[in-house]
Amino acid sequence: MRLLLVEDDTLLAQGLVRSLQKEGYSVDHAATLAQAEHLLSPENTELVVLDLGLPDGDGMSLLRKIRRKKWPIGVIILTARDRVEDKIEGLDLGADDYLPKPFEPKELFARLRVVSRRGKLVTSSALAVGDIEMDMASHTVEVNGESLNLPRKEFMLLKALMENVGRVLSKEQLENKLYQWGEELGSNAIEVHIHHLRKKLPENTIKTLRGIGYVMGKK
Amino acid sequence: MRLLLVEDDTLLAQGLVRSLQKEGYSVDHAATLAQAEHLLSPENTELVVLDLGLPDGDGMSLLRKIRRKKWPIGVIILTARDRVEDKIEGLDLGADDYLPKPFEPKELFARLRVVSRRGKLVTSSALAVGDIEMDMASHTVEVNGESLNLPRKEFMLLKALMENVGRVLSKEQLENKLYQWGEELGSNAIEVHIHHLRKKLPENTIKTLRGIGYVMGKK
DNA sequence: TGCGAATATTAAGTGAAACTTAAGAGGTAC
DNA sequence: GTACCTCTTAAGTTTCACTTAATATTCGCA
Repeated sequence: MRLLLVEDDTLLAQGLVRSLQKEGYSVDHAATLAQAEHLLSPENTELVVLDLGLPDGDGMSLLRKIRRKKWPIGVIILTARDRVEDKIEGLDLGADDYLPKPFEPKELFARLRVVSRRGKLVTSSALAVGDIEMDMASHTVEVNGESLNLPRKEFMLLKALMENVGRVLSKEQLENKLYQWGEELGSNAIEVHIHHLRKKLPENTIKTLRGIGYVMGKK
Repeated sequence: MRLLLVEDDTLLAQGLVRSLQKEGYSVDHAATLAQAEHLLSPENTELVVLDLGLPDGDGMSLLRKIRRKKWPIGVIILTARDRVEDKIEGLDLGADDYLPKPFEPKELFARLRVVSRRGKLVTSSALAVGDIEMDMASHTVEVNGESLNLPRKEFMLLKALMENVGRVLSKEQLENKLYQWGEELGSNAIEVHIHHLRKKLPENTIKTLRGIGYVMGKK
């Protein structure tokens, strides 16, 4: 479920991107109309949150394009509170909803939910290496049809390795993936997690390169 | 295209009737719930503009009835700005839109156009996962043929989980589904509701992923 | 072959997350 | 008004993921 946020106010956009991600959306962000056109992908984009006041043109044209091409994309318009005319034009052009600025993020989420309820496109991102399949949505890992329930850190670790099949990841790199760059690890936590993972996975799934790091084999 | 306006504020109603007629609608006007029930005609009425605060009962019951009977009628709810709960419940019962009072007539017209453009209206349907069956319209849940009467919040929670079978929902996501932008939860309400739900459902229906969220199993 | 460093293995301890329970506020129906 | 239902809070308890630390093992290199 991909969402395109078109908003030129950098500060606002940053905050929104973060909280939208927390809500489970994969978010693309465009600050200009040109960028938006570029990032918009009819197959993958499911929702567009569209600010109208853009530096390089009127956001409405993007909406018009989406509707003309009949792409199955939900569009929510953001407008300043007083531009009633815009709202109406927007709704008539086929926006699914609009939201006057300023708004509560929660309200945006609620409206997004209403809009996407119609489309109901289910995309669960999955990752597979050899006999190991990982499903982000359900947070499960399947090995030869048997499903494992991995704790958070182990899941992240395995994900990092699977996303980098055939590439060696140093312990430092792995640490950075698992921990916010807030806390220092004073111990061998990574090694312990690797150990736990190995007990649950087929043999030789994770190889050690002494002094270098860990890899998952390509085949 | 027949439109039923349910609004007890006579002054407001008169104004609306006139301007809606100018917009090209045939308008029926009901000032009470009883009148509304009487005027509502499944074959002819296409849109209902529904004020919730009525002298002789809750307008929501009308909406519920329309959805339960699966009549193809679009419903837009009017509410005072502060009755947030109403809006949410309304949308969950299948209202197509709501409009906070006070509003611009132009805005109502725009939304009416959006709703009637959709034509085939979203009728809330049934949902089944494993032995659990949920009927949105009548707000009931059946487990192995036995029917449960779930309180509103528990129902919503279960609905959220059932609509996302196999997908993990964080507590944050669930909170947003249940509470929208009205209230901040300062507590463990979600956990408590989950607890109550589990006592009523078959074992292992809802799984906990520590630090991540909750899932309902796919199989 | 033997030594040191890197990694593996265990087991225990800690803290945070989730569970459980119960009390009380607010609403509704009778 | 009273009784009931629902929801939120809060406190106490339990559970479990994660870290830590202590010990064992392996590996590379002389």
